[in-house]
Amino acid sequence: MTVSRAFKNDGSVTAKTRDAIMKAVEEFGYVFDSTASNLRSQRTKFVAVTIPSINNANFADTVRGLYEGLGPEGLQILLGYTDYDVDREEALIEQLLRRRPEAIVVTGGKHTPRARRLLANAGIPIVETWDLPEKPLGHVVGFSNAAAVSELVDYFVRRGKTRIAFIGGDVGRDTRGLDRRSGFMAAMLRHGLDATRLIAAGVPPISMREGASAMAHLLETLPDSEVVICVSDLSAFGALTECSRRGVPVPEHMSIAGFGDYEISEICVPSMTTINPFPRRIGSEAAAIILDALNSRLSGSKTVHIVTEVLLRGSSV
Amino acid sequence: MTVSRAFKNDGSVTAKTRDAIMKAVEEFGYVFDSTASNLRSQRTKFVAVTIPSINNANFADTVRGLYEGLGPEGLQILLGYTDYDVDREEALIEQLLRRRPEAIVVTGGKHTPRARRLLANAGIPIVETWDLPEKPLGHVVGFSNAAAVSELVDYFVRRGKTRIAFIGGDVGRDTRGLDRRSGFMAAMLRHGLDATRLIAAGVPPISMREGASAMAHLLETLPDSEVVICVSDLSAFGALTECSRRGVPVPEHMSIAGFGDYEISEICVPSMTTINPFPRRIGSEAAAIILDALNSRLSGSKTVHIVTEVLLRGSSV
DNA sequence: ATGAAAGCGCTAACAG
DNA sequence: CTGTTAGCGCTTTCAT
Repeated sequence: MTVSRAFKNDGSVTAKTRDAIMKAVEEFGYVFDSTASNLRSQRTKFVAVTIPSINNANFADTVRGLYEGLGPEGLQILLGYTDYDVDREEALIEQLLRRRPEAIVVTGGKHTPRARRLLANAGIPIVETWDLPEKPLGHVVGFSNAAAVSELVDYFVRRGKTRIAFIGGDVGRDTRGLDRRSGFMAAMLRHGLDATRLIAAGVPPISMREGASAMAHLLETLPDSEVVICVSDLSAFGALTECSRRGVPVPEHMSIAGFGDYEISEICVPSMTTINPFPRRIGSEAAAIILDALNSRLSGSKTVHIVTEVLLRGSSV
Repeated sequence: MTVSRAFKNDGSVTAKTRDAIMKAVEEFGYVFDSTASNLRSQRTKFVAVTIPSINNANFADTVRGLYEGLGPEGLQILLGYTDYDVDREEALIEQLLRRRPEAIVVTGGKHTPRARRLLANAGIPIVETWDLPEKPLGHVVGFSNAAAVSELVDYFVRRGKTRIAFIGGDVGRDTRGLDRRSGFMAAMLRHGLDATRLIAAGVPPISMREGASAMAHLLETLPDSEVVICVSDLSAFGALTECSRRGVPVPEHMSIAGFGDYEISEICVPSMTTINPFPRRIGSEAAAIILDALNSRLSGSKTVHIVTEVLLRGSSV
């Protein structure tokens, strides 16, 4: 019991006793067993987090924001990735909930009915991110992917552009990519413009290489296009390189825009017009909500609306 | 007890009983409690993994290789990142070991003495990756960062280049970056060449932007340099963009090479000469070792030497 | 094929 | 400030 208290380090053990204990601990190589502590105290200090892909700088930034917010409070992240698939998400959520996390952060607002039920029954704070779900399960930290892209379309239309194309992934799976595509189409139709210049570049998430192929396809099939909006900066950069290889001057003959404000978009030549969704802030806001919820400083469900920012750079006129 | 067996699904429960149980489970929203199972069975199904940064495509690929190898066996990854700092690594390792993982994978072979002791006492399989430690703690899946860069220097020397520079991070912290720098210097000295064209670009890991600044610095201070080898593809790409902005033709006036075979290196214009360390394979080999060790199919410590590959592309002549 | 008893290593609650 | 008792929700072991 005294050892247990010494590890808690709440001042209820004499410094002398504590030192003696810690000396013995180092000597015998004792390592505190969280599994027993978790069971008895019914507190795991885990926060479950699901992201679509571990290999994506945007989601990595969100996870970093979460780590930075939760780590100092002793909360540890239990990370899983869904591969942009709601069925994998369901299986993952079930697996994670068995570990008894104290809160869970999921990406997006689309889930299978069973996943929704599992989450609702878990009795822990839930944060949905990177989206504004119609029927939130709990807290939300996100933005409208459709509205963000619409705003970009509006900008190009104000600049007098009419032949605007969209490069994205195949329909299915990636709901945020689909929302961006919907936002593009809605804005085009609202302006009375042709919303059919849509290039499907492959299974989401699409790569730089697929962005390049899509641009090649666009230049061959719809060579009079003036603007290309891409579902992400990575595909946008691929598209830019394809223009470079073909001698199509950017932005003079073709304006390009991406999404995400990845590091590459600021440094490539020309630099890339994009939308910054503040991925790290999404993580830190989610962390703040979780801490408030776990300390009962939060009543009801909170929605933090992230205001995205259009960054106009050299790739567009 | 019957419920416990039903969840194990090992055929020791009648199909009828099992179905009835599962129906009740869904009805009442019961979720299996791993924390209790872990304590009693002394098996957590956790594998702890430490990487320097979560926001790095190379390490993300290694983690993916681990997920793909371990996931199907029901093992879950407990991920933490060290920020390229051995003290943070020590604290992280201690935190992770408290969760009683069944194996641990760490990046690199440099650890604090206490971290080494903690790992050695943990009594679980240990895999060190991305390096060839002099005194391995257990299993190893890695390569010599120094030798890989040396090989690249040899190539440029064979091509008649003599004024070769190296862009890396400030000395300290990132040991793999330092090893690459050492490999550069050793090879230059071996060829009787000047090994002092070293640009320190900032705190590791250095970014695209820092790579660009470093190239600017190099062009101003050592404008006769013919070749620049960068500690990573990201800084190499930044360096490439700086040449582009300044109208320095690559590879005609300046050859550039990176490290890591990140996606960008294949698609940028010109494409980037680099070294592929097969990050995903590092993960899958580590996973295979862990599975073998946990099934006692492994006696002693195994070292898998990853053979890196020099990829000659358009950024160099 | 199912059940009963015991215990994994901690900590909440209470006692002194 | 330190100690005693009981129990967290499973699984191991043994019994039927």
